Amino acid sequence: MKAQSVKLPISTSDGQFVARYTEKGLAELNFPLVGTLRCGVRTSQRDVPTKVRRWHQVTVAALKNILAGRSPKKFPPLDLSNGTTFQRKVWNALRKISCGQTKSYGEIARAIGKPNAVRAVGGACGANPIPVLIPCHRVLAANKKLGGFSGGLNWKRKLLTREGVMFR
DNA sequence: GTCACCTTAGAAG
DNA sequence: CTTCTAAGGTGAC
Repeated sequence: MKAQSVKLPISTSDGQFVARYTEKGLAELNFPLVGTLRCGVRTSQRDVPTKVRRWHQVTVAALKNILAGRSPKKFPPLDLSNGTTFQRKVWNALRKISCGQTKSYGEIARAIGKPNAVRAVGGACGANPIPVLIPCHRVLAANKKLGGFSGGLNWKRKLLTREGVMFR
């Protein structure tokens, strides 16, 4: 039995994001699609449960706030059940980084009690199913270097710049 | 068991 | 300043 999920589009000035919801909440958020990845995305909300539509409204508002460099006042429930225990610890730590602030991978590692798992933290960030809402882009390398970003370094630069963060 | 990673501290040029 | 190495935890195969 596979978990039921619904994909809904989010139009922003940066393109169309896609949110995926399960029975538990927001499970995934994708950057604007480039190719033919839009299969399964609902174009109408007609058959979408009321519960999900309500979450979606919150998600859209939160996403647009962050894209504009502001802190969202409200988050939708997140379904992180597909992540490992370690990954959930990392993602939870990431959510504590507020707008305009940054941390290093090493700081995250220490925050979750695994001071040497710096590289693993990077891996967990890369596996983050909900970029932007879980601010993996606010994590820089130890020497304030940009580091990497699976979703594309251009996004990381753009988001940080809008939040007024300086990096090299 | 192997290998790839969104790392880091330290050594060397 | 720069590039290079080794060590390192976790996850996917």
